[in-house]
Amino acid sequence: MTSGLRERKKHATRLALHEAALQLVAEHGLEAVSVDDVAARAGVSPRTFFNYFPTKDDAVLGLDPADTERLTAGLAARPAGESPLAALRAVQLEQAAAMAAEPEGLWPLRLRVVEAHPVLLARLHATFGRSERALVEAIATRTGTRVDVDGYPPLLAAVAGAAMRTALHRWLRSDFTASLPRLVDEAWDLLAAGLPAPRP
Amino acid sequence: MTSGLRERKKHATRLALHEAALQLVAEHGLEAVSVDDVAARAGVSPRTFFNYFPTKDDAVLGLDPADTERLTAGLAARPAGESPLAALRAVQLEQAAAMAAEPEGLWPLRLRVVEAHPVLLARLHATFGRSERALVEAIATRTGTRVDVDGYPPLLAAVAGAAMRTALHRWLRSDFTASLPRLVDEAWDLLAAGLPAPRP
DNA sequence: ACGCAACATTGCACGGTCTGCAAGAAGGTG
DNA sequence: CACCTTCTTGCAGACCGTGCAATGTTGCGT
Repeated sequence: MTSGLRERKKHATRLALHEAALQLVAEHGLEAVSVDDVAARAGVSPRTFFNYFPTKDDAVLGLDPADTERLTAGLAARPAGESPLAALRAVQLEQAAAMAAEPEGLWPLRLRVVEAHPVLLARLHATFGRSERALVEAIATRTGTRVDVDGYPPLLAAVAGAAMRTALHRWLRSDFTASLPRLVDEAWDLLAAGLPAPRP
Repeated sequence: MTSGLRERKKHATRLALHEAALQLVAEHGLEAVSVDDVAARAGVSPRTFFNYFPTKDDAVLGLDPADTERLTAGLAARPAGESPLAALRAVQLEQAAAMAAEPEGLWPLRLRVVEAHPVLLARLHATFGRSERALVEAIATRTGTRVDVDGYPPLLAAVAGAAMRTALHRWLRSDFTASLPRLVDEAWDLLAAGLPAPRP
């Protein structure tokens, strides 16, 4: 951990901007909150806002680009003998546990805000999409197939995203009383079984 | 077909704006093209642009909201005995055939532009996401499960989106020489088999 | 053919987003 | 303390997107 005063301050400012944006939007709605409002609450100038986030929406979501690295790193750390499906599932379970355990429950608030403002959903999907591209590479090396020829890696990456998004959505629907890792597990059970029609 | 002069004109203007936006962006890039440019090429005032599309990005993609209806309508038209998986697969095959057969090859151009400007990908996913929500309902009625309780409908809808997006991506990668319906088929084959690891 | 009602187009004004630039403040280093 | 690097800030400006009111066009009944 490089913990100079500078880095700590930057991190603090970034978090302050994110929390300010998230809370203000949760309270007043997306369009009722301007960048100036967010900057004011975070105690920086409006111009500084854009040194940390390229758009207002990004500040509301406050997603860390490092998450993508952590995802692929986690995948690379799985034993080589594991099937791609099992490895990806295990990584997502860790990820889900981490999200559910986050202090101050930022994820519930984030998901509620996204639910209320579908515009943000686009940006969220875009972020997931960036992770997906990285995943495609990681899966391809694991299966030893070439991305250009084989359709398996991109499909599996896309499906993994679908599993996580579905679990997050159900988590929200349960008012965050359900266990997120369990929901992820259930999704992968269905996927591994070939999505058989359920019994009513 | 209600074909009053008024409706035909509106449709023509909408298409003109879409094609203008798509071609200009394909040629000069997304940020180099302003709404004024698009309106000028389409022969309308800048203000009129916003009577047809809420944002510049939407004009570039030019997606028809009616596509979603067609999707769910197609699903409802499938025989009731069919499994959700099979029904969805069949509907997507029709959809894929229609997209590949579109005159003037708008889809290839659209996909190339989206590839070059990932920002648009976000909006595209969002549109697919809107279709997904409608799909969730349609699947739920078909399987007779309640959306709040069962995780199957949202998962299947999300996975369907993943299948289509993967197929489109591979189509683009093949420079549109591959058969889009065939790519869709392959994706569903893998899904129905539970995503087994491929043989290298 | 005429005139009226509905609707589409347009210009104008305005608030908000986001960027480039240059001056100044604060952290880091010898 | 002197110096360099990095972060912050204000300012100017292009572009986006919306509400409103004026103007033009279409459709329809008479």
